[in-house]
Amino acid sequence: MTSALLGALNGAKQKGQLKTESWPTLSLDAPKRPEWGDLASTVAMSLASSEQRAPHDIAQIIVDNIPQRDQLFDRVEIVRPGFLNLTVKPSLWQEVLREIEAQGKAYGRADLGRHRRVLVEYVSANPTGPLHVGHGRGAAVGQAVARMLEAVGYDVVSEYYINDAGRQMKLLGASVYARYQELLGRAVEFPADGYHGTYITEVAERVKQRLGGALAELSPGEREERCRTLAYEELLGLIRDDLTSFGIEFQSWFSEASLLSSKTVERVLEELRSRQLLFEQEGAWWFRSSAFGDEKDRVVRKQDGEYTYLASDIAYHRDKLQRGYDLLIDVWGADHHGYIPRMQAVMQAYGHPKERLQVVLVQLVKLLRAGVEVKMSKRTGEFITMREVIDEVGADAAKFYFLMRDANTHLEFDLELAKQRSADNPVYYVQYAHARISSLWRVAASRGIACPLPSRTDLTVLTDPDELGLIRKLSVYPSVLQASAAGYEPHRITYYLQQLAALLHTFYNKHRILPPAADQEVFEQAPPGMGTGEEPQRETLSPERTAARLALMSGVQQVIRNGLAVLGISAPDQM
RNA sequence: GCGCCCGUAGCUCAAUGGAUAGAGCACCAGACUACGGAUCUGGGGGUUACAGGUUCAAGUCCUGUCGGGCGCACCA
Repeated sequence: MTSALLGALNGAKQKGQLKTESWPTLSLDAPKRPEWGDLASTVAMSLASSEQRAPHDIAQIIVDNIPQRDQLFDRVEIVRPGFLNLTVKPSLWQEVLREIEAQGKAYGRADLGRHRRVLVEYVSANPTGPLHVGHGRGAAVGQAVARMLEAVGYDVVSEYYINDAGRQMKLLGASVYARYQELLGRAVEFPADGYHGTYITEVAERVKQRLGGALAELSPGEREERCRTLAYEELLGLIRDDLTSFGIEFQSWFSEASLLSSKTVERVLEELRSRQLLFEQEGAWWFRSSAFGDEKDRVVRKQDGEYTYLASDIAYHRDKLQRGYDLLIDVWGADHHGYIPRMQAVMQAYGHPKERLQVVLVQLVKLLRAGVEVKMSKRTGEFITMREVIDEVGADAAKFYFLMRDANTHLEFDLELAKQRSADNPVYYVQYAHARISSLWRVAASRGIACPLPSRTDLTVLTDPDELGLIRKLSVYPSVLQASAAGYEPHRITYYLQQLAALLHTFYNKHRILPPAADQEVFEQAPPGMGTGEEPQRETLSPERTAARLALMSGVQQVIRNGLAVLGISAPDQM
């Protein structure tokens, strides 16, 4: 369709009717209202200034130059300022179903990425406690972004950065050690900024079981260290398990500690120093990030000789670049947004445009139960874990809710609503549409009704507005997917799926697909408005129509399945 | 004080710079002898916080004001 438009423009130019050097990006979208046709373009208006002519005239020129106009379109209209409204021949819509069948799981995929390599880093929670709800949203968003990019032709790797070094880990060890001593009946002072969650005590009990008396022979410092490594193993294992039950898998786990033990951080800082990008002042080392647009320089080594988080983060991102990724995507909690300029400075310090790093910010989740906010406090260790949410509402529902809104807006998540298996719950609304179609296959099979592939079906009977409306919706899925991927916005797909499911349910309620079970006659009302004053036309549900509608259903089902797959949500055959 | 994000129906949120701003929830009124009612149909509801500007065209871009969130560490 776009090529037809392009052909018209070029044709007109050759004839000297248009003079603009290079065309603007050709817009060709499904308009909001059905009476505006199937496709609408605004090119005529955007050419108005460079052509120095009225948009309406330009539109007319374009229309006159559309190649094979009568074979492609039923109707071509020019409206008010210069909209070009096209109504596509039903036969072309019918082709969409064949294309979906031919491409199957690949329908919607594209090659925008041209195999460029992308690293998507997400979750990356400190292994100092279980994942909470916020991590859950980050996980859902990260996975969806990774899958979307993969679907549009990027080579994607998902990575979890383990913050297994530094102060937090020390505090973890100290906290567990303190609880361990309490278990042995010793009164000890709990570390000032220690972790108070009950899981710490559980880990301490595990320490007691696994190490028991062996710990007594060690020095206090060594005991604490043993507590730390064991706690780390336990908690990272827990995180992995939680992610697994949420359906999230990482191809790569990257350890911060490894950057320190391998002296990579040191080397990287030395390298920056030799390039005058690092300087010493008041006993600390500073990264000259202000040279790259950051508002000030940043400490990478403190006066006490410890490296800051930024130091290892520089080394980490440098490592990512060296591994040859063309694009780095970091999914962060929105409270880290102030960190973006300095990380983009890192990109520039290594000679890359700052856009090579894209940060997807995920805002807070406000957890509700039946409309009442569930308060959380990390300090006291009272928070709802991701595990609890998954156990209560299920992984599919949780993901769908996390992905319903733009990641960069606050999200209200009502546990009672999310676990409701009802119409109020958009997850089941979409999944139900899929299951309903599966149910059609079962019923058809039990009655011996054949479900031929669209390619072997006469689709020319699909001319009803509701039928064409569904197909039209299916036809935009690829562009929805591409737009979502380009903007790292999975919520567009959730939104689309709800709309598609709504069309399906409406259709299903209004039209019959399979013939009735008994041999009673069933007629279907023709859509209203077919003729004024006439008897309402009745059409029988012919075997041809059943076959064609089944083909249509199979297309709908495929697209729902593909969309849910991108979001990491299952498409059940029964519910 | 400075920076970033946000402000759209009663509530939660959509809307590549395009036409009469859309869904869901809630509220009200309705629908099949089931191809699964976890569904569908209809209704009320809006000066897109406010004021300017750019544009043929602004919820969208620019400036300012007001309101909310978050950042402004030798924490991560």
